[in-house]
Amino acid sequence: MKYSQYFLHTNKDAKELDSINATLLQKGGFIDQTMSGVYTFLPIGLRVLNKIENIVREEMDTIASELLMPALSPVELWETTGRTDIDVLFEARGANDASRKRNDGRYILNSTHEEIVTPLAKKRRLSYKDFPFAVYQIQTKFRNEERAKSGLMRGREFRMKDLYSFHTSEEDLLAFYETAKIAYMNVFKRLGIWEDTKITKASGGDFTTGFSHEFQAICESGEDVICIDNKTGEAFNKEVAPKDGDFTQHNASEIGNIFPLNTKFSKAFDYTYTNKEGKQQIVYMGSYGIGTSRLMGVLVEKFHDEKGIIWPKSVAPFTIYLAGLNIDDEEIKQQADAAYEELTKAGIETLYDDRNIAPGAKFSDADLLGIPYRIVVSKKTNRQVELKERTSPESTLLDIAPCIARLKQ
RNA sequence: CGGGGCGUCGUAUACUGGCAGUACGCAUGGUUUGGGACCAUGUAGACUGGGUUCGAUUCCCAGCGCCCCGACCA
Repeated sequence: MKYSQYFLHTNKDAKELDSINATLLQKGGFIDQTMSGVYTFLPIGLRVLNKIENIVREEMDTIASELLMPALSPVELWETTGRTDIDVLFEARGANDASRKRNDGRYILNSTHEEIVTPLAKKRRLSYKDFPFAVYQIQTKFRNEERAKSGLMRGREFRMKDLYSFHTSEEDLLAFYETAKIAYMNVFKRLGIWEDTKITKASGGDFTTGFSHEFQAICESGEDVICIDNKTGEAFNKEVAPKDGDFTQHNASEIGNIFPLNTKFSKAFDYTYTNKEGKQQIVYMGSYGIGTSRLMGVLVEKFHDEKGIIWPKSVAPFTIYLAGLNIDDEEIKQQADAAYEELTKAGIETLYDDRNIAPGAKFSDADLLGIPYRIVVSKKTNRQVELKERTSPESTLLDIAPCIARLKQ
């Protein structure tokens, strides 16, 4: 991608905001705030979000089938479970009188999809032979937070992967629950944050009277406080931590959660299956979330320095920031163009800074945007290129072919 | 949802009851070119509604919006 043709504009003078992720993502032109807690993902930001979501997708595909449910649903489904009183729920209706005459319906902008997926499953999975099964989606969710804050970490509209599993027994549900934990671990390993992520015991909240588990990334600007038992290493959400005990407290951000719903939603929708003996039995369910846009914020919180973001290679928007210095020199431009062509041909995602601006401006954009490698072509590189890692102060001078070979390793 | 603050060019910020200024950006021309260069010229702004006043961007009221602290966070 050529910078000159890309819808990208960095702004080093953007205001410092309440959190590192909000500040750096806005300075780097990854996101733009549309209203409180609601953001546009600009092209370079969408590349990162898509990469995060594709990693989540690949891991979830090993345990469930992807589908896509609607963002809008009829209020009746929510009345069935009695969850219309959740105070973060957005309600929608026709915007003018004419449409109200046409349809006086009320709708919910879904904050989660138990109310959609349970009747859906009931329509076509009615025999014990159909169980167990699991479906998931990656979708935009709405939650009317009374106070949105910290950039992508607490929005009113956000991206989430939500997975639902269906079982004929509690034992089978709990076995799947453990499988889901492993899939989650694989996601967070690939994002480079597993070491700092704790599986944390928490209350089931509105979903269940029992327990649930949260995946909490230890993170200074996190909203939650978790307590880690100094003896056993077990982690608890502060709300359920035993009063006595030897705990270390950490701020953390909830990047995933898993709930054994048991029969709460199947009972509400009267979802039963026929067993071998021809009898109707209640279905057991679990639900499992990962906040993908929040993860993007958490990654910035964890991986940055004073110059900008340092994206993990697995989610970086581009692999290479190619900077041609003094690019109004025809010879330099030709060499930089050629390098861009070679990199692209080799399948290496490259952001080619072909703007005629001062070298320092290019370097600081490369650092701010957090692209893992920088390649410089200039008078000094003398027909070769200079390769530098974002995290290293040193650079190496080499020909473009060995440079590409090294990047492809 | 309680408490507080703020709405000024695209962005960041000043000043002001009487022609609204600066920097960045953007545009044009020229000079530059290895860590956000320089000169010149230009571009562009008072959230909305009401009130007070000869006159309101400034003071008052309401609405809307944004931010911060706390509460909340399926």
